[in-house]
Amino acid sequence: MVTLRDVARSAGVSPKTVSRVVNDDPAVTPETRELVRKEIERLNYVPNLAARMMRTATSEVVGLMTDVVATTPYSVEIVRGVQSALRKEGRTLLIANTEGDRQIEAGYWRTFRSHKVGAAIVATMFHREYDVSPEGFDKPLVMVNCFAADNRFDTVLPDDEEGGYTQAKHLLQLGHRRIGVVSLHEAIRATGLRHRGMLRAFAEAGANFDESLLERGAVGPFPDETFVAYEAAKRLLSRPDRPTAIICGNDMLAVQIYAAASEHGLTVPDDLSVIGFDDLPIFSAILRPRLTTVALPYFRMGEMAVDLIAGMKSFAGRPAKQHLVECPLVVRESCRPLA
Amino acid sequence: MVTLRDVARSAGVSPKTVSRVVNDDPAVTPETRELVRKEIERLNYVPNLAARMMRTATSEVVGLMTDVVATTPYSVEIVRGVQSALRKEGRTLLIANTEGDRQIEAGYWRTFRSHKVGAAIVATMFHREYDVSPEGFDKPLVMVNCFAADNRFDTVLPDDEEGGYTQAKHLLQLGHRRIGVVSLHEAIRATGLRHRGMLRAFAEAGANFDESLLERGAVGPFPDETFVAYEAAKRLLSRPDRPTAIICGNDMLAVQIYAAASEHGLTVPDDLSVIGFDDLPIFSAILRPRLTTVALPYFRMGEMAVDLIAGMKSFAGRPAKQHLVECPLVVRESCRPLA
DNA sequence: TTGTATGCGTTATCAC
DNA sequence: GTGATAACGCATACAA
Repeated sequence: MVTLRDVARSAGVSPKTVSRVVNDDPAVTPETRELVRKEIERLNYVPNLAARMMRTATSEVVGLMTDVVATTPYSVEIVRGVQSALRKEGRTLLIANTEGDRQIEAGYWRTFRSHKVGAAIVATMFHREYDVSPEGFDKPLVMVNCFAADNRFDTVLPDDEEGGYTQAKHLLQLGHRRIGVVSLHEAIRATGLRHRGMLRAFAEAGANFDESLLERGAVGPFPDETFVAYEAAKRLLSRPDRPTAIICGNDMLAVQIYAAASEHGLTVPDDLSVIGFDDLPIFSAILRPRLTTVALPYFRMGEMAVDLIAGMKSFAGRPAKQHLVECPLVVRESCRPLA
Repeated sequence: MVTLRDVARSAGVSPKTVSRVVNDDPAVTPETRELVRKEIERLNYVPNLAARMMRTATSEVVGLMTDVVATTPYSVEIVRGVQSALRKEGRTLLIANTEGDRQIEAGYWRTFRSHKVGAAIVATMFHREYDVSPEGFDKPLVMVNCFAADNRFDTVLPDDEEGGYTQAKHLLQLGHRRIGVVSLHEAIRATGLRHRGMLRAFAEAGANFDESLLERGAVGPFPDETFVAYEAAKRLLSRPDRPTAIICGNDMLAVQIYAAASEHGLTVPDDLSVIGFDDLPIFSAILRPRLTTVALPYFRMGEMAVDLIAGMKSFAGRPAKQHLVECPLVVRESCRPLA
């Protein structure tokens, strides 16, 4: 193994000078720098991270603490975003999956500390409040898809309010006025936010939202409850004044709206427009006509978390901030203009 | 920061003794051990991995090199399995996603080396041959869901041959004889293996597989091709001698079989039995009747990879081996006995 | 069973 | 601008 010393000896300078070159310390003459660079190249010297870590008490590793986000189809995109951004900075990712267990989480904070990770990201599967207590962890910390009650950390969240607005606005612009809603469970934070956004879109359009067309809480955090959306949709579609469009709490619900519509002899989008939420690729693959939906920007949120961490070095001590990421409309073929 | 020394001083023993306790060296009296343990707890001491690493030139970190496995709904379960097993051993996971890019992969191997990861796992999204060249990486290496042409590494693979056997056998045992198949793309290794297994089941049952009921290559690695399965199913179902059951290459195809059946006025499972492959939770949530399928044991495969790594310490130098993991039958409601 | 001395490769401090 | 020296926290070898 080639060490700093070897390079120094070979280049005829002191170890410290080599260290300066390696760390881009400006206080080295260009000639010396070039000389050392050559020698590093020639000897194929690779810095020993362990030794460096020991001195600096920090590493270029970022710890990602998640409940199940790293292992769940819905939210792995956060991990991808984090990784993609990290790679560009030459940093690496240590992943911790707590499975929602506080004890496991505590253990992982210890692991993070002993690995001297330089920063941590806390991400959850659902958009929600989360009470982090990173015992003894004093490096930059960013939360993704969740937030601390006291807002003491920088936070990246999907703009669900605006997402709800986007869903409704799209349908309203197409001329729909009787719009049904099959929402997620009320315990999910996104539900209320999106509802507010939707009402705002109605108000802007000078339209009135018929509360009786709202089917509440069709799906909770547990997949088993899912099928109630099918019943909800059937209730909506068997009304004499059935809606011309349905807003779904997520893409999975949309699948059931399709099924219910087909059951009623209705065609999407000719007789019924459907708009989803999430934009999961699997549903684009399955559904025909392809589902118009609003995307949950998980990848972007992951990237943004890394950007924030990078920025924290330069702006240490500034107050924590919530960053809302736009949920873009993805237009496909499941919504059509009302004649 | 609390160090070994602090604990030692506080406990009234030498640093080395504390080191022994931390590393579970048996040569410590139970009383001393307990005393030290208490003090570690009290001071919230966390070992400095950097220092340890510098001495031992290896870490308890395992590197996971994947193409897209860590970020893809279908195969994240491998990562979960790896993590779950790793946590039990108190080891941690460094994740590298190459996105299939060789250059990125090479970079990550360098990262693994400089982090002195103690072992590596290479996993791919699809069951396939994969040409790893872990430049300069000389620690234990296990492959999951993929294998080297020369079989020079320990490998964990799903037993696709047996999976195909299981699918067919289930239907045959229920009395079905006219069985249709909508298979995956032929370029996928699993396709051929499962076909072989299926034929074996037919042979064992003394039945004959009608080659004309095989719809080949309905789906490849790209989700966009998916919808051809719908057409394939329709072809099968419009035959005068239509099959009483259909074997699917995966659960996603089954969704389309359901749709095609409904189109033809056929009910699952009364008029048509359907069996899937993969056992993705999302499809259990969506489909009614719930899909009988054969599970891809990704979680188990991840666990097994870790077990193998652990075993490699004790059996260094033994020849590499392929380990096949059983694909278990998951019976739900989409197949019924033929009257 | 327990303790002491030494050095891993790097960076920080402070001198020149 | 450069270099000598010390220290980071731990495990190894060896001694007691």
